[in-house]
Amino acid sequence: MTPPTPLHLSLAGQAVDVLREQVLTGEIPPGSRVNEVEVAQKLGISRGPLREAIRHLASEGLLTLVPHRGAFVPDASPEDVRALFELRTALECAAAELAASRRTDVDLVRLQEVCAESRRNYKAGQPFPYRLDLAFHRTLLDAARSPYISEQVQLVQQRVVLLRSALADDPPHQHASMDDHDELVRAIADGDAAKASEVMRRHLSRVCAQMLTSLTH
Amino acid sequence: MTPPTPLHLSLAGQAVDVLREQVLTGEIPPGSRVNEVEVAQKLGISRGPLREAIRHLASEGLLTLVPHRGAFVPDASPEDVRALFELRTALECAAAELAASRRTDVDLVRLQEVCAESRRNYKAGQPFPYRLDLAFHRTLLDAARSPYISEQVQLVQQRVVLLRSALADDPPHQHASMDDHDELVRAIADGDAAKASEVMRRHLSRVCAQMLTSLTH
DNA sequence: AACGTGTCAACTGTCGACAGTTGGCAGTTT
DNA sequence: AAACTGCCAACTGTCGACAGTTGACACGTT
Repeated sequence: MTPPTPLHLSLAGQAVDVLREQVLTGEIPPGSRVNEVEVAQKLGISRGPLREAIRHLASEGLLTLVPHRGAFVPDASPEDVRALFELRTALECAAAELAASRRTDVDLVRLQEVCAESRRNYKAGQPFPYRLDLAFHRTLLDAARSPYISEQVQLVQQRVVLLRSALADDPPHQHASMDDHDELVRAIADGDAAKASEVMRRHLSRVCAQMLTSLTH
Repeated sequence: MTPPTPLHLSLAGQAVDVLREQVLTGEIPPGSRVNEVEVAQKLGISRGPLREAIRHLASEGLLTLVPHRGAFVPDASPEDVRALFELRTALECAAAELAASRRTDVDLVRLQEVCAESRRNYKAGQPFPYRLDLAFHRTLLDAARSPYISEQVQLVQQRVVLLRSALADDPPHQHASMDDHDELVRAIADGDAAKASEVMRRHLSRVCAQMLTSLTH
């Protein structure tokens, strides 16, 4: 049975997890407002912890606060997407460089395994799931061994997820992404930091362009 | 003529400003704990808004939260400094590249003015104030015109300020920094993104090394 | 009909109080 | 003396209620 009070995670922490999920999945659609009393009742907690959770998500960029008006799920303009990808590119190119110069054999195996799984899924007729794309970028981050960069990339990727509309189902794009990933792994395997950075930049440039086109349709 | 935002900032917002100042100036020393009731009384507010302020500063990296124990001002290990500068380097090198490719004549004038003021101060026997260093990096950020990158750099610089111990008063270092800044401005003026990035990387590498030595003494 | 004004419900901002947890201290045991 | 045990004060986590602000609607005016 559940103890009178949750022992492991604070109510605010739980609320953060639940709300983040609802925002990222679109269950709370972009542009909509988060009503404090309503959501607090729905989660079975009071407004105090919920407010802290809302502030936390706002600091992650998943909500925007308007004084005396509340919290809103941001909907992105093309300009936002471009600016956000400039940040993502800066971070992930650096991560690719660091990964190329620091990677161990274990890192390489992991990266190759993720790429191989993507290929298997693709050849089996299944679409390249976004899950595997995230897994690849995360594995690369681990290989970079730069905790602050990793932390920031995760936050940026969350915001990208918030924006991605119909990115998932474009086969040519998926194929190109997998090729990029393979090339990236080769550069990292060679310890070629400059090339790793360049391939990452090209990859993200393509992804950004893809998002922009699928955003305007 | 009242702007859409009220003249009154929320108590939580005010608390954020006061606390940030106190943390950055060392008035609340690293390693110490922030007592909620005590600080709330001192600020003349209740614990609710103060808690939100504390959470906000924690999201900026100026405080670390320990469940059921409270908020602490973090004190940095050399490893932290290195990792933090990896993040700063990634962001500011990208900003330097963007600034080189996007800078206008107005941007150039502003950058040169900051450099000139630094020289004047220095030749007048005054030390190169940290204030002017911040101003230079901020002006460069404005020239990059990438809002998300700028935002993140500001946050990282705050954390660097939190760590800087006796960085200020080393004349050789100051001189080298001013030279770096001048060279950076030249690269930006030439629109040479690759060189701007490289100079920035070297500059931050030197600053990081300086901080590490002054940290262990 | 369009425009300005007064009123109001809904919601956020804030507060004081209660409940649960933590680390330390005194007392006891070996 | 060292280690274990039980208690306690201090603090954080949480809650319900009050106060101030906002946006909208209805009403009256031109």
